[in-house]
Amino acid sequence: MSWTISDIRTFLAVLDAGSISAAAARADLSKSVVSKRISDFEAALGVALFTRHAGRIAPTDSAFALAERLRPALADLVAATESVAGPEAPLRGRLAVAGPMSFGLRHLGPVIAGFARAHPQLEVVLDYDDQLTDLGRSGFDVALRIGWLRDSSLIARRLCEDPHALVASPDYLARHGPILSPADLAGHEAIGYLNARLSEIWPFGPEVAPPRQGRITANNGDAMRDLAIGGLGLALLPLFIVHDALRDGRLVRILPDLPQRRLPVSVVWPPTRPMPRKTRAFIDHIADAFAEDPPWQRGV
Amino acid sequence: MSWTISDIRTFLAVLDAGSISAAAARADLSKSVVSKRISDFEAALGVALFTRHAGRIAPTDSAFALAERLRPALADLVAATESVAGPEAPLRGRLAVAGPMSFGLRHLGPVIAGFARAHPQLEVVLDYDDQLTDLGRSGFDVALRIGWLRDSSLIARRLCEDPHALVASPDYLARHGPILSPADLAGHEAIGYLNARLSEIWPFGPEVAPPRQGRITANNGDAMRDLAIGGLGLALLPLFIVHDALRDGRLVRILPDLPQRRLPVSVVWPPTRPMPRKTRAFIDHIADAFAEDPPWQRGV
DNA sequence: CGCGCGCGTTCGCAATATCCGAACGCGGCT
DNA sequence: AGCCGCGTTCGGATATTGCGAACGCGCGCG
Repeated sequence: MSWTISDIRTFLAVLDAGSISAAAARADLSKSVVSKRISDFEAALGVALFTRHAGRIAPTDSAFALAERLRPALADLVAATESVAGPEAPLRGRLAVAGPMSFGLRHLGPVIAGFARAHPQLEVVLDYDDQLTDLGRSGFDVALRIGWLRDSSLIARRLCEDPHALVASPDYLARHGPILSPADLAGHEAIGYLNARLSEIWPFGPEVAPPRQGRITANNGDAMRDLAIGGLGLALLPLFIVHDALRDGRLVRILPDLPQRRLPVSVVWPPTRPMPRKTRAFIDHIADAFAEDPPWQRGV
Repeated sequence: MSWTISDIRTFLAVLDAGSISAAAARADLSKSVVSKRISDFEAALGVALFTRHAGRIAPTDSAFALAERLRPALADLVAATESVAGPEAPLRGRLAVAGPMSFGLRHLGPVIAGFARAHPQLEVVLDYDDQLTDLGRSGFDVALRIGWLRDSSLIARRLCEDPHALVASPDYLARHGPILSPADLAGHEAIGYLNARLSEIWPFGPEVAPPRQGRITANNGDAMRDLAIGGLGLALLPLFIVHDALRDGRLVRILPDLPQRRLPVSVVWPPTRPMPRKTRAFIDHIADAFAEDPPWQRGV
């Protein structure tokens, strides 16, 4: 019994998704197909990749070790098959784009729709996930990132800058006291962001101490905005998320004149040589799209 | 339409074999299957890999470029899947062994049969071909080589040494005159070896000039021996090929006391890291098998 | 403590893909 | 001119794949 590319892709998908059911849902396959592919793959390799207990699976150490080698090998294979078409040949294959949820939903849709229309034979996959930290996960070609980059192994191109706003609801300030200077921040709590510590994304410089992180956290910017509107604390959020709430008064800006370092919005990709044509095309496309200031920055 | 591992393997096989019919024969598939896989692969990639004319195919430049990238990528994928089994797991997968035709037929059969019996889940492929020069051709894991190695990118382990004999038939010597000293060689012709120039494998050192290469050449040692027996010239051949013909007088040794550098017999493999377990196991096995002098060297 | 839930596995069945052999057209060789 | 070997195409048989239902398991909740 031998393995197939589908077996490998399915294995990596299950590892990423954490369960057969989730991987099946993502791949639009039935659970039985995914389950069988995993079993067949294990039989072909002669090793258990997952342990089974009470209708749950857990990856083995072998699974992680195998994935570590399969991902680049599969990427090379795919890159090889996609490299062979001439420069004028239509783009084909599969381009996976990752990005933050709120940013993606708001600003990437039309841009990527335009790109997909321009390349009808290219399969485009969007995966919006605020927790995304590892471009090495199976199948991603490019990612959008907000903030200063931690992973220096990736190549980055800055698209624009994203100012943040420290906000609170009027109700919150009425109950907890106004904030008239940076020193006043110490007496307040901020709604936490599950995927990054406040100090990591604090844009006002080290001389302004951030408020302490409160007992409320969320893993999504829109959720944090809603919690802030509900009066549960201060929130440091991208302007594009709070723009409307600021305009209609549900939130107010805290210390709006404080100078800040704007957070960059970048597209990043792994340093594959030669660069796949589809990756080049996408990066050029999105750079063009962001060449002028985004709408949420006009008038602020 | 997407491609499969079978498509890739079939493409590389056709490139190696030079025709769909030959590749089909080698793979024990029908011509129509191989033809369809090539067509499907071309459709999936959106590029022509072969040109067709009057029932013949020829590879395009794209085919060579693609193969150059697919071979290592496929090898990485296979290595990854084979790396995952623990050290005590039975060897599985596919081990391809290349070697010279005559040597392989005579001396490798029992050795490799023993190895195959010890590892019942491992598929073993033997490819005896005197012209084999490129271990990079698809699918070879190890090769046996006779002679000094040209390709320093391979790792070699010497198994034994292989003396050669310069021989001729009594009839040839009766017609062309005896050879009493090295200087007499100049007046004679040697049957050529299609895969190596005589000067490349001449074991008697530069101070002994080889005879000139004649109009008769062959690509196989046994064929050269038979041509020598037929009186068509001198032949420089491994002892294991001419051993029996020397014993029964059909050939006689020329200048048998001339000191020579024995040609090494080595097993070679590419420097893959980590070394596949199957490759390690095979090399150890064949080194053990050749640890004592081979039978054709006893009594000479 | 009992029930409902979500998970993964297995099985039978239908749909799809794969493989084979025959037939055909092409150009080269005798 | 006829034969040969090549690659392509097609219809049919076979094998594989994918699906949904049913089941057993342990966990969490009331």
